[in-house]
Amino acid sequence: MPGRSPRASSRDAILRVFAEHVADRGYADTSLGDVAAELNLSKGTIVHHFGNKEALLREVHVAYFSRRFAEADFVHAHLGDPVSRLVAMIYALLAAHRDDRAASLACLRELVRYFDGDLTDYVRKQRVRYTEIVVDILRAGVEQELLHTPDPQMTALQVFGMCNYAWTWYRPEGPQTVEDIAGLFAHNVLAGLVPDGAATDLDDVITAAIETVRKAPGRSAGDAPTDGDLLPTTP
Amino acid sequence: MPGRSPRASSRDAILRVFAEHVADRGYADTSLGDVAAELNLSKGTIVHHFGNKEALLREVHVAYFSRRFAEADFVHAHLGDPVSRLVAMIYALLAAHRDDRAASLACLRELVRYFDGDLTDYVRKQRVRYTEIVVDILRAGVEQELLHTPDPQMTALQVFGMCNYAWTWYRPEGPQTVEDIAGLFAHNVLAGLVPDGAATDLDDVITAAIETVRKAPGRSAGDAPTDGDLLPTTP
DNA sequence: TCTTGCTGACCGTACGAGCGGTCAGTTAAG
DNA sequence: CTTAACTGACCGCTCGTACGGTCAGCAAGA
Repeated sequence: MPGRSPRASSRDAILRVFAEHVADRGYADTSLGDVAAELNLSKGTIVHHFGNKEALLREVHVAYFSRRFAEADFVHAHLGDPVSRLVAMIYALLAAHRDDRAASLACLRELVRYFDGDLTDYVRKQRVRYTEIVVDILRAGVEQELLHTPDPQMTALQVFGMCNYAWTWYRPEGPQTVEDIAGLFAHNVLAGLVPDGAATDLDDVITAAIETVRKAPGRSAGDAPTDGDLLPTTP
Repeated sequence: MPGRSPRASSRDAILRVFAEHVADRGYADTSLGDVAAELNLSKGTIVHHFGNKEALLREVHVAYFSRRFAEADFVHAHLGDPVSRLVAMIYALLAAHRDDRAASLACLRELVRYFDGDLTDYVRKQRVRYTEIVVDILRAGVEQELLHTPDPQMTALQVFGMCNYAWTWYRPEGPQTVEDIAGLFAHNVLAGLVPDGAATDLDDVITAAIETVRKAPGRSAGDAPTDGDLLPTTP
């Protein structure tokens, strides 16, 4: 590598371990001392390389987004029709949980309100930019009458949700492969859960169901409905 | 109220403010001192009432789950068919972001790995129990041939994802009402994004798209593909 | 009625641990 | 000699928690 550093440095290793710690402890509970200890380094070394803790997370974010955008470019270059592109984005997002675990977790956990000013803006912009990619795919699909949705923006958020929330439950050692999961998710999203035969008027059913729950009592905080002994007061 | 406390206490207020702080700062960045100050109380008072910080979050969790289960019971009691019930659960989950904001955010942010032993187990069990409710709805729908999915468990997680991830983007003052959003999400999930007319073989398209991305280069951490100047090194 | 004793909400201070960050100095490669 | 990775002692600060103490309300005995 003729590019950058004349002498080998622990930069990359620090970034890697830091991302892992943030991924499974959270940013606030990640200690630079712990990261340094795991690498047999001094805390001062980390500061020497990155300046401060926040800069570390910033680099993790930048690298993560960089990878996601490259991925999106690949999808755009290799797949033409909107349906395929949408499926590919779903798969890419899910696969990141397996292939880019630490950074994905770190970035998904620490989405909001951790920094003032600069990084918040940066992260928000990158997220908007990424969202726009999927929105454009959906819009193109609607124009070509290959997809149907009244609100591509909202639908994109729906797709992101089902994929990104996987950080909550996905485990690489689980029974299903990422390809299985992506296939199922994509199928559900594209074909829907209601079989073609059953032709009830969905919109009426939806409106009625929402209206029913809208009147349910005591869903906000303040009153625990049953005060059920779900957990002993003194464990 | 002849029931519990003979003298007025700040318990509920403490719980309320604490949940709000956790909701928009995170658990680790929530300081008992700040909470106390906001209520013009002493830090010692909080400890007097709850014992320690973790117990506070535990109470927030218990109350939150209690409300969600009561809600699910309501849905079960007032709606018969699986499709309506599924829609209702989607709406309930989304509405909680508006009507039970602080607790929802607090519980969704601090899902994992924050406590050892007792609370982790408790939270995990409640989540499994809640998931099972939606899985049962899906299974019933499949049996009655009103719904179609090869994997109700996975599909339930998909539904949870799209709803719960709303904590990332939903703002009460936004242009769309929760009812609008729930209606759109439910419609997309039930009817699918591909219009009835377009009858390409979805499964082939899905498999092909996934296979294409599977071979994309450098999606894991380690190499930033372009090193694009996304953010200046010194902001 | 006065008094005594108890309960529980609440205060204020103090402490110890752990954190991010600083800095003068050491080491070794080019 | 210059440069940069790296060390290790150190500082200041914040936070959770412990603890002794105050005071209002209430119940019962005299």
